[in-house]
Amino acid sequence: MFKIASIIINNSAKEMDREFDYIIPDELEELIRSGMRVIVPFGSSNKYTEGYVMKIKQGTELTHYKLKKIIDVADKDVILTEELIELAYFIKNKYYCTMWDAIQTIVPAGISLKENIYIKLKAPLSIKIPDKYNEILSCIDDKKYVDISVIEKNFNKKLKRSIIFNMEREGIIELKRKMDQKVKEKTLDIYVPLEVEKCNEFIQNPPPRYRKQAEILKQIIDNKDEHTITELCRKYKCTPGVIKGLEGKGLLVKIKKEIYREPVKDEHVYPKVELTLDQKKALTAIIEGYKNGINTFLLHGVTGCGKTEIYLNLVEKFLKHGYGAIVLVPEIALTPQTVERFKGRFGEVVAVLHSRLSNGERFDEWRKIKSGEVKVVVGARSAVFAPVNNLKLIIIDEEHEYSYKSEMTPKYHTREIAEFRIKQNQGLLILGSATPSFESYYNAKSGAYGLVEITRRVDNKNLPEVRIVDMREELKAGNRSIFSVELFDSIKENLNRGHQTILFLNRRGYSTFVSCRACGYVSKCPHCDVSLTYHSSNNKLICHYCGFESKMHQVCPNCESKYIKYFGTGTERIESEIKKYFPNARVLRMDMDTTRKKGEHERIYNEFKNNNADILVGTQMISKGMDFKNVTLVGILAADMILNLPDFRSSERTFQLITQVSGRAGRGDKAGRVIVQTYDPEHYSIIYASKHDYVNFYNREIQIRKMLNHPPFTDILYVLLTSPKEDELIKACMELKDEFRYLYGRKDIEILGPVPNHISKIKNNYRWHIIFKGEIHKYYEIINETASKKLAGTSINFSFDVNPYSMI
DNA sequence: AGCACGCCGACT
DNA sequence: GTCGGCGTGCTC
Repeated sequence: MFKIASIIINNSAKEMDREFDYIIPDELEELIRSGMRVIVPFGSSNKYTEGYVMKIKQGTELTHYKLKKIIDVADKDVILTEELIELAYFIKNKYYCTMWDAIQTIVPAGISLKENIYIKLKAPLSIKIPDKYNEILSCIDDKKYVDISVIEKNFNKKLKRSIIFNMEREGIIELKRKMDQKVKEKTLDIYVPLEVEKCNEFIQNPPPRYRKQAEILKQIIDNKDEHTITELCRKYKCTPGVIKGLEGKGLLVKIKKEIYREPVKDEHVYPKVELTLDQKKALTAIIEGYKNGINTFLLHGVTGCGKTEIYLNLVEKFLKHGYGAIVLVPEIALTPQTVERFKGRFGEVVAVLHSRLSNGERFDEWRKIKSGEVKVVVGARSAVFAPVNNLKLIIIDEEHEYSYKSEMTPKYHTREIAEFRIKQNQGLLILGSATPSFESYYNAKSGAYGLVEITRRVDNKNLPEVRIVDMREELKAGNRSIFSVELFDSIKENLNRGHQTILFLNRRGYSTFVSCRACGYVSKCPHCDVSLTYHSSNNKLICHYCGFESKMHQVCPNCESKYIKYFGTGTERIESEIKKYFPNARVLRMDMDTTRKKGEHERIYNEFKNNNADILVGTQMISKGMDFKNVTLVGILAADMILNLPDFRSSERTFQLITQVSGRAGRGDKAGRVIVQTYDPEHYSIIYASKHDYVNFYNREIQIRKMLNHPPFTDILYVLLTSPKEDELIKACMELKDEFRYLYGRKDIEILGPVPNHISKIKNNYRWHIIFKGEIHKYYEIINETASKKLAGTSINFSFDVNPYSMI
């Protein structure tokens, strides 16, 4: 009986989402284990394909003539440990994605293997070659293998792979297949003395002209050096010729040494500080609770209460016991400051993972974690999958943050992944926030999580005073500018006092749309259903969804009128208004546009921190994690911008935003002040946020959630359907609705739609959605099957999002 | 998703 | 008789 491996093949297609059985050849039997990556022949052309071994079994139901053999292992070691295989199954079943996609979210990007085919003419040829092959034959010979992709380029896509495979079958050519990986282990060429005896002989008795070489060789041996040629030259102050000379005599040998790429170069020290009484109490409550079997805690602490110190202490405690830990922070809060603290406290055992790493850097951090060299991982969303050995602690800071929900398939939530991993390992999960998500606070209140609250800031500093300004009144009083009188005066005063100010607006660009006063024409993106945003820095109209750019028109493209009006305000406009009214103020702007280049984020952050600017204008990016001691004024320019979106989370988001941005004020020893500009000053989310009253906000909003049956009281399955063909999409949506008819009227599931999306077209793809509310896991199979059958072979694509963060 | 097979119309 | 278009079905 053969040993059989069931394998998940590299293919994201829904139809391919199953395990394939392969024979494990004798020579690989010792080596292959589940979780290992292998190379197998696949399909009629036996294309070299990568796959992951899920299970190893004794036999198979399949008849043996159908089975093929595994060609080779792709790596020396297992990629997916048992723990991570279980996690992959969890992701697949929870977020309704393919197993391949689940695995790809766990492993680092860039390790997937691609087949490269090389081709050579067979010689000697006994058969006559048909004329149709002449063109291909002119590109190859019988001497050496040629890369098939090079030939394909010459043919301009006209060459079909099947022709090549036919030629192979007919015995005209030979093919060689190789698998290549995008990211490779980085190596350096280092020079080492291999034959010590021969070297010693040379050192004892050097010919006079090689005295220098002998001298250096002796030092290399004495110091057990492992250096590159440049390093050796610098160290021993010699020319490369000396080293090359030693190499030429066979005394030094050039070998490849594997190294890690180092994403964080600066070294910091972050000394241990004495915890405050509140922090100590919280820490004790967590440790005691954990000992008593509570695995998840919600740490609800006001902004500025020093949660990071608690995290550091927890990590330290777990490290002492030899356990590993993952600390997650929102992408935008992964400032150098957070990294500094952990690297400064724990040094070499900390790995950092974030979206700005190159694939190579990420791959190396991942290898360090996997090998156990690193025990603490600090990172954004995807770091929750880090293969930490002996993982016992996961901390999610700012757990309510939206960036914890992935936007790509599978649309996982970091918190749910962390919960699963902690359950697997019987570890401890800490969720920290000043404004917990409704899901977490609900769980804490109902006893599913432990709840630890800190209501005071470090050193009893007061929370900033929050003033609400009614912009309707401003308008009535004749103030048409983007600043209310109160905010304007406060900025002025703050400048005079030499304090810093943060102005927050959740929208980049200069103005959200431009319109012609004469005919009302609005410039829209030709590929998306959105208006174009005007950017003054390069005088362009830009689509924020697909990146389409066009030059700003001088006259209306429709009626040629010269009167063009700019509507809606963005951060660029604020920056220019500030410069207009306060010409002496030093202004910095931080948004997607100013931080596109690597290092710009850090640069602006440091400029402002070092008091090289008076005012910082920014989007979301500046709302969290940043600790500026000299900021005493925060202006929120349009607090109700998200309030009016047709989404059940808009109140929660507004509350969180105001609270988080307000938290930037008064972190030093000076009192802070926040001015919130809004057209809806009576809205409860704005009022409670201004009073720093999370609990009462929660109590009010949770009732609405319950009444309308929204999360956390139910689950939502959001099905997005997209197609470049609008009529085909609409027709299919209507027919689907009809097929789901039998689900109507059921108590445990509710169907909404199909309806066109809030943004009905992005990148030339029309968008509709259907929402299922209720016991979605019971109906998923049937929903998926119905949609797959209906939409197979059409231009329509569909994807699932479980409990989406936004339903618009 | 690819790729092969097969059936049909256009053309030497 | 044969080349190539695309509809259909399979991949261990």
